[in-house]
Amino acid sequence: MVLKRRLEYGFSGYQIPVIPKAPRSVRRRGPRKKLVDDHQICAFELLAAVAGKLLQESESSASSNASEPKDLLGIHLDGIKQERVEENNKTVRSECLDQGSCVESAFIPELAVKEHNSNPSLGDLPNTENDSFSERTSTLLSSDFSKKVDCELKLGICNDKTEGNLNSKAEDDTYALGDLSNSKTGNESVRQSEDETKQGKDLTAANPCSVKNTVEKCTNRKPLINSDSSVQLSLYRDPLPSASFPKHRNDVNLGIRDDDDNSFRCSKFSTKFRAFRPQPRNGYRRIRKMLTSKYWKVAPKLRDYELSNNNEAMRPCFRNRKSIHVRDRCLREVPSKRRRLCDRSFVVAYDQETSSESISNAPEKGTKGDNCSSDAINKKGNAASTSVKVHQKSKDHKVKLSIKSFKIPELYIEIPETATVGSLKRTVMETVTAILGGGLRVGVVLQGKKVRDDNRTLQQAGILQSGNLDNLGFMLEPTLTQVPESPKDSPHKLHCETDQNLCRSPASPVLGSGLSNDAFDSPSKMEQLHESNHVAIHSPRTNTDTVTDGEVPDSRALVTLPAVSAEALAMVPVNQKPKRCESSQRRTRRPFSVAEVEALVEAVEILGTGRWRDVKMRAFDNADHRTYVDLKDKWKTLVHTASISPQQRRGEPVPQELLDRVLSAHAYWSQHQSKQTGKHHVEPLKIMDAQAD
DNA sequence: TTTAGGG
DNA sequence: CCCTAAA
Repeated sequence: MVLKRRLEYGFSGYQIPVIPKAPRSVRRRGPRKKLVDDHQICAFELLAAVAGKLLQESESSASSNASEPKDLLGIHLDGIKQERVEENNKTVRSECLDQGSCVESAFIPELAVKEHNSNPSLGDLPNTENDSFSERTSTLLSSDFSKKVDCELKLGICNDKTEGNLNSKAEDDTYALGDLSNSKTGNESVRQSEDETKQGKDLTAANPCSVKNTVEKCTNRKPLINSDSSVQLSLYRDPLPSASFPKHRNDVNLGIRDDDDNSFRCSKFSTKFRAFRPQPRNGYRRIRKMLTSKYWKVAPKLRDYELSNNNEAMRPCFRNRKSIHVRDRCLREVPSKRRRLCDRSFVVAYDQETSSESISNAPEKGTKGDNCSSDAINKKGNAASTSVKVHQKSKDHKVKLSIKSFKIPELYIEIPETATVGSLKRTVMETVTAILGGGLRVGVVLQGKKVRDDNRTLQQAGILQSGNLDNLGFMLEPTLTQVPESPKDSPHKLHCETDQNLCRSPASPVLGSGLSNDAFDSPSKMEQLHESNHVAIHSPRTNTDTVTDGEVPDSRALVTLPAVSAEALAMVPVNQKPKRCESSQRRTRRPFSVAEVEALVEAVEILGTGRWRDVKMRAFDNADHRTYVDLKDKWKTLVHTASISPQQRRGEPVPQELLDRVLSAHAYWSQHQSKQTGKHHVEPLKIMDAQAD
């Protein structure tokens, strides 16, 4: 009976799958990563609302006339609403859902920020010599947008030729994002399926030069330069400084959540990060599935809605603007992370995917204005919060930036299985609105560090056209808001969850089915990262009352996020591993004494490596605190120690004599396949010593 | 539980 | 030391 189980293995008739006996490390790699990914839940990016808001603000501050924000809002929402209707019959592609991936992002129109000499950037578009231009611009923008939606193409191109086509094309989902920088390709349309490829190629191909040219071209015409950048709504961490522009383009967001400054004590994290960081381009093909969403409405670009307001023709473009972006990351990871939904609760995770945003700087030559309209970057103005006002003094240098998208931070929502879908939706909604509702502000991150001094000039801050704008990023930070639940009332949470949060995932706020500030209960950590970033996710309760079915009470949310958006999220079950809450305190360190080392060495000499249990029994049988694993580890370190120069050794010095024995024993046993289940164990090293020579 | 390795 | 995949 007892043998039954064993038999399966040992029985000759049974073919045991041959598992390549590769080093464990190798064998493990895969699974390991999977684990890592588990925590990296795909998320959906941005809330158009956020962008909208910025746009709005930007608008109001930029244009002198200053339309009432409200008006803008109204328009905006209107558009959205209509859009929704229009889109309603579109099929939503939900492959991603099927795969368990999640909608990770929704892109919003890009916000182009440009400083113009004496002209308010915005104001200057529509006017003067180019009425046609403004049209063109809008067209381009729109198209650009749609492109963006499709492939997150990073470059905005001003191409005369494309103008007409784009316009009509904008309606197509299969829209060509082809070679925009090539004036000849305006007509081509590429099937969406080709997008990735295309994109990759084009972008890749688009060497800096071409881009540059294009940009310059644009510049001359006074339009905007769209560069690559995205803004993230970041709650926890600074974005990873992005790499160089060309590389970034399509996947800036590698889900890196760490930041140079923040090292979590949990080693897992680093692992995680590492796992992600590299992933990039190569294998990183973006398989985006657009959920042509009827779910998402994105805030139109400022100019766009300006236009759409008086020009119906613009609508088409507008329409492509909303989409949900699914990153391949989801696709890649999800499969492996697929977990049975057996846990008691699952979590809806929005991955905050820190996007490393990059803002490329377009080489700017054409423009120069001496006049200083100082606000080089002026978006987001009003709000109570931060206003990033940057004054640029240099006459010749301008910093051109465009913000591409904002992302929503990662959110974890915990909700009982028994909850209804509806409530799930609501919960998500609430969570999101809680964040948005709290108000947002923009944070500027340069080289991974936040630039806090609002009064510094861009120059002073190091944001120079000539500098690495690649490393410039923006993020939306929730302004500090009320924390409904003071930490005090969640004592228990502080114990376990905090720990969990820290260890399990870099950022895993847990919205308890009801409450939710856990997310921030590890301020120590978080704050290090974003001091100013406290986010308060209102406890749903607080919010819920006001927020009911998908309604966003707070006008600050420019976009009504249909609760339904939750559907687009991947529900990734999070296995609640309470794990080491209180229990797993790291054992106290107990350095091996020389005597112990000696005993160990001797035992190993005789037994060989690979028989740690025996070693343990033989030499440490009564040392309860030394497990065979410990012994093994110690041996490992001994071998290492022995192989390094004495100067590099630390701790209580081990007699060289012992170390020598360690080395020889190690050499011997590694050569003699020590373990060998075999009968009489291989002769002890001692004997060997002689033989060896 | 042990081993074997990586973190 | 810890954590885990494998055995």
